[in-house]
This record gives sequence, C-alpha cells and structure tokens, in this order.
Amino acid sequence: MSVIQGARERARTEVTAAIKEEARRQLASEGAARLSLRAVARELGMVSSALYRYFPSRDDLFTALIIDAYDAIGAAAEQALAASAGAAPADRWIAVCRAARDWAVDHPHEYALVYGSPVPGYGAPQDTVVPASRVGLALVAVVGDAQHDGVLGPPLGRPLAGPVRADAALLASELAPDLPVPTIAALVAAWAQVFGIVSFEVFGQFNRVVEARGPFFDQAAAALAAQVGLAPSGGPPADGQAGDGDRAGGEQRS
Amino acid sequence: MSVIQGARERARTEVTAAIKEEARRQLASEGAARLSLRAVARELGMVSSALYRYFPSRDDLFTALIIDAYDAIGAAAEQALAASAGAAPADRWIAVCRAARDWAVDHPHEYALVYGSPVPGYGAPQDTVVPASRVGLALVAVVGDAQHDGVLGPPLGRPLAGPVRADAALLASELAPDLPVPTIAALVAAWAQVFGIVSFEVFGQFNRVVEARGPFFDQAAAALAAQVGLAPSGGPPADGQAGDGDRAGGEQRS
DNA sequence: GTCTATAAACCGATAGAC
DNA sequence: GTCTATCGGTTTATAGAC
Repeated sequence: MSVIQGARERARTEVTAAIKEEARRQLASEGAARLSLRAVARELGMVSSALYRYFPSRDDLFTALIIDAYDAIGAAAEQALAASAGAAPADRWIAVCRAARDWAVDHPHEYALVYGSPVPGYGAPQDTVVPASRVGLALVAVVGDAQHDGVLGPPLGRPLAGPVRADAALLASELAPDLPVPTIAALVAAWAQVFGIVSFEVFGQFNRVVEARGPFFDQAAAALAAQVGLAPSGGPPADGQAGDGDRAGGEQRS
Repeated sequence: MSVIQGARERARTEVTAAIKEEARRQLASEGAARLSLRAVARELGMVSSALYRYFPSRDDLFTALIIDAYDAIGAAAEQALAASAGAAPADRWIAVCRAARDWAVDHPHEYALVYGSPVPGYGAPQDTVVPASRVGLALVAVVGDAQHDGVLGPPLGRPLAGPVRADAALLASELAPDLPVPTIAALVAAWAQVFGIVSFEVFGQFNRVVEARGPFFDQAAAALAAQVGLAPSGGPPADGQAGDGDRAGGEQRS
C-alpha cells in the first residue's frame, strides 16, 4: 500500500469512525430501531447519500456498531482476565464479570444494542458471532485456568437432565474439552445470569429496588463463581460502608 | 351505570381492546420504538385522529401495553404459585419461574417491551410499578411460604456487604418482614438471574448454544432455588440417566 | 466521493365540521 | 367520536452531475 493510498485509506477510516461515533450518539437519543442514516449525515454536515459510500445500507452500519459493541465489552472482559492472572479463581471470575458490568453501565445504549431487544427486521450476520462470544470465552478461561491449577471444584446443582447434558457436551467439545460437562452447563447458566443482573441494572429494573448496585453485583457474581465450582477466596470484600462510587441515577444518559 | 351507558362503555372497551391488539401485532413487526398510531389506525380501518379519543398520545398507548404485559406475565406466575400450593418449595419455585419463562417465550415482543431495552423518550409512569412487581412478589411468596412452614434454609453465598444489607433490609421491611435479610438479597439476585436466562433465550443469545431450552431453564431455576435457601425436593427431573453430576459442594453460610 | 434533486413514502398531533 | 384536511416535520434509497 503506497503512501498516497495510505492517506486515502486513512481519510476513509477517519470518516468511517466519525460516522460510527455519531451513530452511537443517536443510539442514545433515538434507540437502535430509529437510528437514521440521514440524521447521522445531517449532524456530520454531510449529505445523506454520501454515507452510502461508507455503509451500503442502514443494516451494514448497524452490523458495524454491533460488532464494535461486542468487541468493546469483550475487550473489557479480556483485559480483566489478563490483569487478574494469578489471582484466586473466584476473584478472577468476579473481576471479569465486573469489567463487563462496568462497561455496560458506562455504555448503556451500546449494551442495549447487543444484549437488549432484537431490532425487528434486522438479522445479525455471521460476522457478529465471534465478537459476541468474547465475554463468555473469558469466563470459560477463568474456569479453565482453575481446572488447570487443580482448584476447580464440582459445580453446584442437581445432575443434568439428558438433553441438557447433550448440549453441554457438544459445547464442551468445541470450546473446552478439558472441562467436565456439568461445569460447562453451569457456566452457560452463570453466563446468562450475569447478564441478567447487568440488564436489570442498565434497563432500570433495579430502580427503587437496589441502590448499592456495584456491591450488589459483586455479591451475586461471587455466588455464581461458587455455582460453577470456584471456591471463594476467603473473606468478603471490605464490607465497609463507603460507596464504590456508584450512583443510583437514571438509566439513560446521553 | 345505566344499561345504555353500559352499552356505550362496552363499545368503547371493545374498540380499546382492538387497538391494543393491533398495536401488539405491530410490536412484533416493527418493535416498540417504531410503533405507529397511524399504522394501527390504518389497519383497523379507522382514521388516525380517531385513535386519540382512546389514547391521548402514543405514550399512553404504550403505557397501556406495558401494564398489560406486566399483568399477563405476573398473572401467569401467580397462577403457577396458586396451582403449586402444597408442593415442595423448590418445585414451586421452579414452577413459578417456568410459568414466567413460558409466557415470555410465547409472547416475545411483549416480553421485550417490558424486560428489553427501554424505549428512548418514554418514561414509565408510576402506574407501571405495581404490575411490574407481580412476578417478583410471586417468588417472594414461595420463599415466604417455605419460611412459614419451617423449611427455609439459609441462602448460599458469602455474608452481605454493608450497603447490600442496607438495601435488602429496606426491601424486607416493605414486602416481607418475616424473611431474613440475606434471604431477601439472594431473592433479588435470583429474580434478576431468572430473567437473565429468559432474556438470553428470547433475545437469541442461546442460538447455536443451548438447544434444550426448557430443560436447561429448569436446571438453572433449580440451582437458583437452592441459592435462595429452598432445599431440593429429591430426585432430578425424570429424564436424567446416570449423572456424574455432583451434588452440592461446600455450603457457605451467610 | 461529494453534491443536488427526487421518488415515494412515513410520522404525531391538531382544528374544526358533522 | 368519527371524519377531512392540514402543519411541519421525518425516512430509505437512487440517479446523475461534478
């Protein structure tokens, strides 16, 4: 790639980034379903048709935003995974969960784009599935490392029903052949449950119910760690009263 | 109310119901954010301005749909609660959770309306908060009945951090003064976690991951029952053959 | 790759006759 | 309480000049 082409490419990359950035702003004010190419162009001082040189259709812009969101929350989780290397498995689990939750709280509209209601008429293309799996794989990695270190206990819960076991066995063969099948089943459930807490917080279901949301989340994440077989590391957090900096404020910021 | 007024009222009720019914159809095809009064009117053979006699604004139609959805899923949960009276607490818990999940799977768009991404620009009025609490209260009732029967154990998990305890204590005083505070905290977490599994199923996150979704849900609900202190009733569902699934590991008192 | 112009729709909400 | 008509916007997407 020549220098001139490099410059051209760079300009294109910058415009593409600006479009996505403005689109994310509109995600906040209008929601995914009403994201409008024209409005994005207007705000950027462009004309609507110019956008089509960057994104052939509204759905393509959409897909780019979705992939970016999955990658961002996945990167946050992976960063916590790496930063916690060597720590007690239950603490690593909590750290990874917490990283995903913190990203979601900081980016509620992008979170809604990927973990909220599907947008009718939009079918996620195949390109989204790998980014979509990153948080889950970070959780698998925590458990896999614990297993490797010989400190993984059995998951809590009753024996698996046949069809559940079959699903889990298939998953295990694909992404973590060394983990016991019941552990995989517990992991999948815990994965969904973590996002249940995050969604309740981000989508406002905890309004007037849970105020200390950070500590509450950590408490629930710790219980989920135990559920998948990660032994608690010892004492509770710092139990103190001092807030962890969480406000209880409204769920929508712009 | 006279007979004539009764007839007039009835007609009004029927039109109102027809509007909501058509609006629910559009919820499915367009999503909440794009629900359009004009389109509803068009489909009903009315003129758009006529709708304003029934719903003063789009947001009011919205609110009605939301309340209906909360009431429907709440009624499903309450019906399972009543139908399971006398059964083992863990089984009642699973039945109530399963009723909510089944309703959600049968009504994905209404479910998305209330448990999915908030619609930007719409602020839920106070009228929605009582209906919104019905499923949660059904779960509280299961645990409260178990406590009343003396078969409620301690919740799993570590001791509560101070702020979490404070929130839970306030909630307990409002809706279940007889339940231990840690139980309330575990209940709130379990409540959110149940909906996490439901949302992952309804919103497509389980595609190509979990296929046996009913049994998987029951498995997870059973684990959550144990988490809030409801002892398992005995054997696994029916289906399970030889499990290497291991039972409860170390119990951590709270 | 940005522009103008255009097609062919759509929207919420209101005024005022009947 | 339904109608017509209207205000003042909005949208996706394309054609074709530059």
